[in-house]
Amino acid sequence: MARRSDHTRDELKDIILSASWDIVKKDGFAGLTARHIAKDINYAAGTIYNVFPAMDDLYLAVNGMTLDKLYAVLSSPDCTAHSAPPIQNIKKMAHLYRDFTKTYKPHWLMLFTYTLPDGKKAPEWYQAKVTRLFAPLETLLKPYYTQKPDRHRKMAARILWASVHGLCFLEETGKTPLITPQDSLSEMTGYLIDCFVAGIESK
Amino acid sequence: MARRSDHTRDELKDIILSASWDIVKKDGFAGLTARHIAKDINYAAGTIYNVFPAMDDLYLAVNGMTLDKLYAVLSSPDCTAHSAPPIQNIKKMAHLYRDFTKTYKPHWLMLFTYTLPDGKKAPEWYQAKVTRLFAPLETLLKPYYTQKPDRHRKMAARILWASVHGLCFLEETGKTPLITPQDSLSEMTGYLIDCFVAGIESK
DNA sequence: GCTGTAAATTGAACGATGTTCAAAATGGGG
DNA sequence: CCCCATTTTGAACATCGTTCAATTTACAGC
Repeated sequence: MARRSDHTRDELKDIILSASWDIVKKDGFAGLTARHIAKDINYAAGTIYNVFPAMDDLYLAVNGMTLDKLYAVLSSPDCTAHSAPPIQNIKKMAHLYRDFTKTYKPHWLMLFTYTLPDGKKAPEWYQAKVTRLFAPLETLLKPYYTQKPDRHRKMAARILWASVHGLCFLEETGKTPLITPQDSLSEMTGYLIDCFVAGIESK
Repeated sequence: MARRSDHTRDELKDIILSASWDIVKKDGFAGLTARHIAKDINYAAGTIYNVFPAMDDLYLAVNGMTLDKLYAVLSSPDCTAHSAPPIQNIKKMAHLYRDFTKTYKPHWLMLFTYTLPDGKKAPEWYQAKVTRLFAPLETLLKPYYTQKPDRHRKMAARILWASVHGLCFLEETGKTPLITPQDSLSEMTGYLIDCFVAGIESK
């Protein structure tokens, strides 16, 4: 039996989340059960409910970790170089997103396969993490919107983001290859960005 | 107890699927359980396993129904009018997709929240239903690709499809409004299509 | 150092879930 | 009419999220 003072409540929370992260990596979202976590961290299942009132809260917390990791990737200097042309940075960002979906596939999938029960809304902190994801792309789009309304730039960021995501999601879960060659995805995101950006400039 | 000759095996399959459809509509994917179906159709739970070897097969079958309904919508003459300019038909198709996600929200969500276990591949008939969805949009794009490679047209269809889907998906499950006004989604899909098509023409 | 109290931890229990399968019910052919 | 292949059943099994009384633990006060 685990001792009461083995870990503080915050430490315990970290331990639970860390174990959860590893379980999702190995067995996917389906393998993330209270009893499985408890066994890995040498506690009883009930203890988890002292830290997370329900498993749904834990799921959201794990998704929060994934969103943080994704934000860190999209904020990387790799795709915010001022020397490079903007469109190149945008393509780089799309590539980083695609890489993320492959490197953290189970965690990335869990972001979307877990949905809140019935009519529940996501907590404030979670929504903030989602919204934050658009910021890096909004910045990259600035050069194209010096003479255009800011609202259009925000829209463009969300559109591009959703498009790249949609392509990756269909590739991973559409249960069918999008087009014959294996890595046609980078070709498609490239084509998407080329056309969309050219469309912005021509309007 | 249900009589052995109440329904043929095929009838029973239809009855199970029909009941499943209604359950998903009312309680979402989470409510779709073998015992719930059994109660609604006045059979024992075990009977379902005579028709579907596992619940996963039933889930796929329900998703198949949803894909069929979606295909029927996207094939509607509403967005294939030869008199209208192509871009207007494309916007109409995007609008029809968006309508579908609202009208059949639980079924549409189930398409993506249910993922096959571990490394299993979707059956052939399912993949065919997915691929078929791109065809109507490929047709609408023909006017823009009379002088360009067919491969690009296929890519453009998948890109546009994934983009519109990505926007709808983020709107429904992103757990945060994309942009302040309520129905900014049609504005965003419009902007997406305008820019993307303009980009195609300018290249 | 002892004790009492508040907090942390446990593990059994409850109602679900998907799934299996022996037993029962059924109905058409000999 | 009865036999037997088919269909249907419902109890059983392992597992799930969740609850909660009982136990164990750590520490404050004497």
